[in-house]
Amino acid sequence: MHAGRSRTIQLTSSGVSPRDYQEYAKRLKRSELFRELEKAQCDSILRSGTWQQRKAGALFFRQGDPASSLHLLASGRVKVYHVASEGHRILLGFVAPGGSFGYGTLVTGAARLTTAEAVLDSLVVAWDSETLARLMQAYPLFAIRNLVTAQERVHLLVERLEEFTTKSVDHRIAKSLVRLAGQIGEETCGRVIIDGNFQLKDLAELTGTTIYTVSRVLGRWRRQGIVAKYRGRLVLSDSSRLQHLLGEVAPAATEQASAS
Amino acid sequence: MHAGRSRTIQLTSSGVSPRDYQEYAKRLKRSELFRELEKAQCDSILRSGTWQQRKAGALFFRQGDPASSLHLLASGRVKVYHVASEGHRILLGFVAPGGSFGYGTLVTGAARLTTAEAVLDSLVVAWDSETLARLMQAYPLFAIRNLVTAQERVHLLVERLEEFTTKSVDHRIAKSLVRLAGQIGEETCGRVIIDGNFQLKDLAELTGTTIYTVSRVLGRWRRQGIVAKYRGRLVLSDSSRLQHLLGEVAPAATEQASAS
DNA sequence: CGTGCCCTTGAAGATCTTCAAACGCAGTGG
DNA sequence: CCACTGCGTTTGAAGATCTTCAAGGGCACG
Repeated sequence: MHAGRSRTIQLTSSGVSPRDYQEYAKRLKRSELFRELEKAQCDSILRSGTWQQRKAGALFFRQGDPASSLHLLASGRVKVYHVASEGHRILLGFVAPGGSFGYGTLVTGAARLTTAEAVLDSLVVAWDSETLARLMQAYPLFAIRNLVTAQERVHLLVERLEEFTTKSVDHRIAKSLVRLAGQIGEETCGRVIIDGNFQLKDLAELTGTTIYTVSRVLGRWRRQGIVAKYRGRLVLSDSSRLQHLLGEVAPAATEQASAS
Repeated sequence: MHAGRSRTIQLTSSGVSPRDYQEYAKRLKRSELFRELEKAQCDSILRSGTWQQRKAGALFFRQGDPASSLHLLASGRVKVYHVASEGHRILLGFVAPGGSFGYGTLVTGAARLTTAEAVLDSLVVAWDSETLARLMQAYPLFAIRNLVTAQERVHLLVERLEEFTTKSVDHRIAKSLVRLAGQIGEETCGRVIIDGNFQLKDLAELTGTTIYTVSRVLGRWRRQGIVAKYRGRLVLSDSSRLQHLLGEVAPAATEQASAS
């Protein structure tokens, strides 16, 4: 009853040349997880991990699985979501290259809270619990970096909790768009494009509402020239106006609004 | 405009005898933050912290302050909340002895996301950022313990986000009561008492609703013999029925219900 | 040209908030 | 002893917001 999109998990473990790994490793060392770490330590940590690939649509892990590894995204895009008891899905966010996911690994015996699905073809470095614990003991700064990212996650969650509690759907959608723009958007000529088969469903799951409501809100904004959408691609044409929505509550236009 | 309860911060730093500290230290070593750590390490870590006291109603820190210390509660009770832009308050939870609060300390330059207020007269051990970083480098296991508690915090937040998104107010209130019972409740003869000047406002801020709605829901449950409330004290007389509410959505009784 | 998927739109209705008012109880001061 | 005040709680009524259900539209793909 909750969409049987049970694609097989792909564990292709080759197909990337050593030269590419070098290139990825170089970029990963600049990721948040490695900031302030010495080059030698980064190398050692990266060498202790294993590379994993997933095709778009495949899963890295599924909610309920034993939480046994931490993942650092080298390329592609991953979405992380939680499924509530009645099948309702809550999108926690998208991970861009350099971002990590799959925390909860160090709580012994813990089950995964979320499902991580590749949205685009993706490549990650993964560490299992034992290796991770060993690395953190060897390089305490690495543990601290992990702690910092965990705290940022907490920050984001508190922010969202605040939005769900006190803000209107309009506000939440606007805020989500601004966040998405920063995470996975591409800016060109003042416009931001959010790409990668992006659907209303994603926005609904991010903001805790329905695709019907999202459709109505985006429809209103489209008529006002703030956003445009076509086939899995969303364009923010006027992000200043979006920011504006975040400042003032501005109930105003009930629906039939829109000049011209 | 958001209640000027700006009591002065008390920084009483004595009034507790060394013998008491010994006793508290002994109990703190069994807290989650110190699990699996050797006794000598615990001692060293505890000695690096400073003891702080607050009277009921006083603050340990305020949202917006620079986040400069981690706190471990030795005795008393602390509530942690976030205030949204319009003054709306979101209660993140209560901390019981052995619990810690005031994360976000290691993100350099970060501001406090929350306010921590003593609900009862409280005593804590606190570590500032530099000391904390030094301790974590000296005792990597301590860093890992911190990471684990951060992950548990994430877990709780995701759970609450799920509730806010998909569950009814009834469900959220029931769940909050069950959580509170576990955290700060005292069980006697099958009943659980939640004490300490507990008000409807707290429940409203925990569940993201209004005191009016909370009053109506609790009123219904009172008529059904599930809860009782008198002057800052809440009694859960039938927690099996509460658990039951969490299992089934059970819309049923719209308001005028309640037999005899 | 049909089928499937995603999006849109309308209408009805549930849930929860808001505002206003009253109640109960404790502490205070006459 | 009693009225007064303050705070927390209760209750009613009106109404906003968002969901749900049902149906239709547009576009790609086979």
